[in-house]
Amino acid sequence: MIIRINELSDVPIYQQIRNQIVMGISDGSLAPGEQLPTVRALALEMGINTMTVSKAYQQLKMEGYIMTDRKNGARVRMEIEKAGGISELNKTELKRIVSEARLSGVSRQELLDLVGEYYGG
Amino acid sequence: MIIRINELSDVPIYQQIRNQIVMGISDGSLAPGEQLPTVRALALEMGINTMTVSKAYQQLKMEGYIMTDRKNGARVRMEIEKAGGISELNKTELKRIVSEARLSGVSRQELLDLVGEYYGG
Amino acid sequence: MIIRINELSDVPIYQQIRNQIVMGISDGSLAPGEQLPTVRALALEMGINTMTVSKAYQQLKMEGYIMTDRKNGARVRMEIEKAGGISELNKTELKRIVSEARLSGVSRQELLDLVGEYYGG
Amino acid sequence: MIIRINELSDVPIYQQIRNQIVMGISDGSLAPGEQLPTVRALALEMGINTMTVSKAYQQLKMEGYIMTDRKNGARVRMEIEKAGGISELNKTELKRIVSEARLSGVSRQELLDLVGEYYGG
DNA sequence: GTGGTCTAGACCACG
DNA sequence: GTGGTCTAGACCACG
Repeated sequence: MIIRINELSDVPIYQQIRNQIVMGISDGSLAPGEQLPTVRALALEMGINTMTVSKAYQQLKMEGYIMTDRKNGARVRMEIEKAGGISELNKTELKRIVSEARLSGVSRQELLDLVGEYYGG
Repeated sequence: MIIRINELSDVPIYQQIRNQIVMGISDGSLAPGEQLPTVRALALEMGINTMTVSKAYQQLKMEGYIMTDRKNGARVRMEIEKAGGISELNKTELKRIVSEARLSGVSRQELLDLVGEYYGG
Repeated sequence: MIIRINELSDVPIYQQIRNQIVMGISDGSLAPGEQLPTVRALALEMGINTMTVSKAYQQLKMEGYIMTDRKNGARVRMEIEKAGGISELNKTELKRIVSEARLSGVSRQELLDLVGEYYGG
Repeated sequence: MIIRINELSDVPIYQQIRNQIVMGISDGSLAPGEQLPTVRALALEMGINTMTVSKAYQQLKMEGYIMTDRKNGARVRMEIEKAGGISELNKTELKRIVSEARLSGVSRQELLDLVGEYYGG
């Protein structure tokens, strides 16, 4: 599991970390129960401040994706609670992306194929 | 074409305006060549700063969605240049949304149906 | 609305701020739509760092109690979404407090009276 | 008397143990004079460090809930001294919980019923 | 002027 | 050794 920061992006670093870990959990590159790098290790590896990594972990914890304890560090939760739907914010964002894709000349089928590919097997 | 600002969202107001106009163009509620309200009128109607509306229009112009001239104000472009694909930023964002939806328990079919619905007829 | 920090408490400062604002909203000393002090003003007044206040506000925002925007600062939300029940964490904590009160010789009626008083008119 | 650790909770393990023993004493599942498992046994059974259990026992002893002697290990005290009231810390915490419950839409009666249920017969 | 982000550096309790 | 908290100080985009 390699985390890459896009320095040109407007997305804050801690959010990028959070997003990549969520994607890692979703696509299976981070297994349930798997240990995440420690806050310090990840900060050192990425050349950023520990506070920034900590912020990412705290958000992941609050969202129910990971758990932390002082003995074992951070681990992917065994059972992630399913919210049961797409959040309103994500729906709005999805709608925007679909609109832009459509105006860019992306066909319905191309878009569905891409989403299917991202969803995975 | 009514523009609604979500006060709870972290997305800046000028971006929300820009996004809703793009979505309006995509779903046909804003026709090619159609005139947009003046910066001043829209700002007044929404109770926001003219700078904010202006920023949205400038971005839309830069992206090729609208054109402005001194006589007629801002209008939707007749022919929007098709970029031919989804931008890298939107791909990253789409991947994130798909991952979160998947972890929330949304099935592949539900997601594809939603995307299809947003894409429209 | 005066916020007082208990320096002896184990509860982190940002949590104490968050708790007192929630209690203020609940008992009406903070009205819906009312403006909160700016992050800087509150930090200065309390003699603490802006980051600490910011953390409190961000948690309140995430929990749906307040909203922030760059023009108006932070304000109490007009309509706070009702979760519809007591959280599991609060239930556990409530159970603990009731147990300790009982062992301290507090009668059922005394406890109910106190809870009723806190609940307010 | 089974002690369960909530891994998701921010409450330290030693505190969780302490809390559950207090609740056990309060609801009668631990009788006055009843023997507690040894530090070693409980630590082994729960798969945690003996230091952690020891810390919980020390606090319970200091608070007057249990007594220890070298021969018999730890036992629930026969007569727990009644403090005669709710501690300031617990009052603050209770107020917070009541406020949050109220804002979550929990009615006065529902809350009183819950407290009554926790208080027991 | 506002909240949001980030750093460098420190200290703390838990285990 | 771990995550969590806090400070002092800086810079940024939004409006």
